[in-house]
Amino acid sequence: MSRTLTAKGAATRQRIVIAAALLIRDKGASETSLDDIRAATSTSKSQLFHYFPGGRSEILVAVAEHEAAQVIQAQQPFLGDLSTWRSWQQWREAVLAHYTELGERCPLGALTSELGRSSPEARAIVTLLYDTWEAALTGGVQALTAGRSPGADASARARAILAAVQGGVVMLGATGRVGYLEQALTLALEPLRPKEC
Amino acid sequence: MSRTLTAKGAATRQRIVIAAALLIRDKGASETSLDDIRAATSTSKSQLFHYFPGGRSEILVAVAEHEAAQVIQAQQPFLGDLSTWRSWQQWREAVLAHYTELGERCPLGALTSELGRSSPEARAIVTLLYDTWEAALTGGVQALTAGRSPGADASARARAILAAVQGGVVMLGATGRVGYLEQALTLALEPLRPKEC
DNA sequence: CGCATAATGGACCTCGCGGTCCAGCGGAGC
DNA sequence: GCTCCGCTGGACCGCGAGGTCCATTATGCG
Repeated sequence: MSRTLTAKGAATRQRIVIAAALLIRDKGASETSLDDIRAATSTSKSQLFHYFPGGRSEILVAVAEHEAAQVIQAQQPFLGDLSTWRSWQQWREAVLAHYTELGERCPLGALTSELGRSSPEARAIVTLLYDTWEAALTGGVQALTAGRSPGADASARARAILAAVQGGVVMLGATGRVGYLEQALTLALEPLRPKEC
Repeated sequence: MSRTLTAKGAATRQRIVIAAALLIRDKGASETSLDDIRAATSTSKSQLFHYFPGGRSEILVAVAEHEAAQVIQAQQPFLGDLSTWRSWQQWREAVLAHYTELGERCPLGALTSELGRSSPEARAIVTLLYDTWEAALTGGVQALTAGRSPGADASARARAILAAVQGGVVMLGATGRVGYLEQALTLALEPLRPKEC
């Protein structure tokens, strides 16, 4: 699968993936042709097939992997340690800032709406992303509510939070307003707030 | 715009829209060719262009209109009168049942992920759908919390609920599990529950 | 230095797609 | 029954897409 790559080759390959990811965020996967990618990277057709022998679909899978990593990375370092309420708030702020900046041209939107449906491999990557994400959130909920009455089990809470992010991002993409994401996140996190009365 | 159509013609036109909608739910808009639609409806190329002179894009707009109507209709009659907590619960049940049945092959998923991005006209239809939907939810929140302390303004609550549905549907499409939609809806509706203490 | 192999450029092929065109068919109204 | 005009069928076209191929250049390595 992975042939020998020199440093130069690896750089070119990465350039292709990054450029393709940006194009797909902008125009959607179905509207992005190999020629678009070729033009954006100043490469030739043969290079695309040299680094991705599987052709277009293999490029899409590589882009999906790259974008999935971006989704997680945008939430770090907070997603890694959600053991305090303050950390949860910082995570919320990071998510809001990230999607406010990117709007509908975000990795997550590209993954859910286009890449995830392009092939079984890409779909597996998306599924893995969601599982990883949900696991991190579940761990955070457990760490935060340790010793308290959880009210509902941690994984259910985590699922609701994940759905809130997804829904907010979808509505952001459709309307351009951040209010949906903001409200949905606030509401989903509300039961986790430590009560001080 | 609308030329004279006989009863037979109108039926054929509608057959095309419905079949195209089903194909798009299944395979996505970008994977659905005019030839697929032609085969599914036992029509000919010329009929497609006879009823939709604008070609493929006009068909997509018609499908978007049809699917938007389906989204609203699946929530009736409850969406029309959300003045009681019981009505809200029935609405929630209707939404859950609808998406459990359809899974990822739902009108809403097709609209958000594919149709909405296909053209400005289609996008306008999606935006109108969300506005209508949100208005109905906002009205329901206001009617339910009349005379009570709302805690947050009605439109913000409505937006959170809408985002919960969207997020739940996205996760349902990606994972096949209804838990996300269920949890997100429950959580989003919780603040509306009348307290009896 | 020289060879093997990776990296690159670009012509070329094939084919499926949206879209056009025209020639028959059929039914509703006079 | 005749005559419009909408309805239907299907051949045809041009283009852009993904994909193949081979020649050339650059590069790492013994």
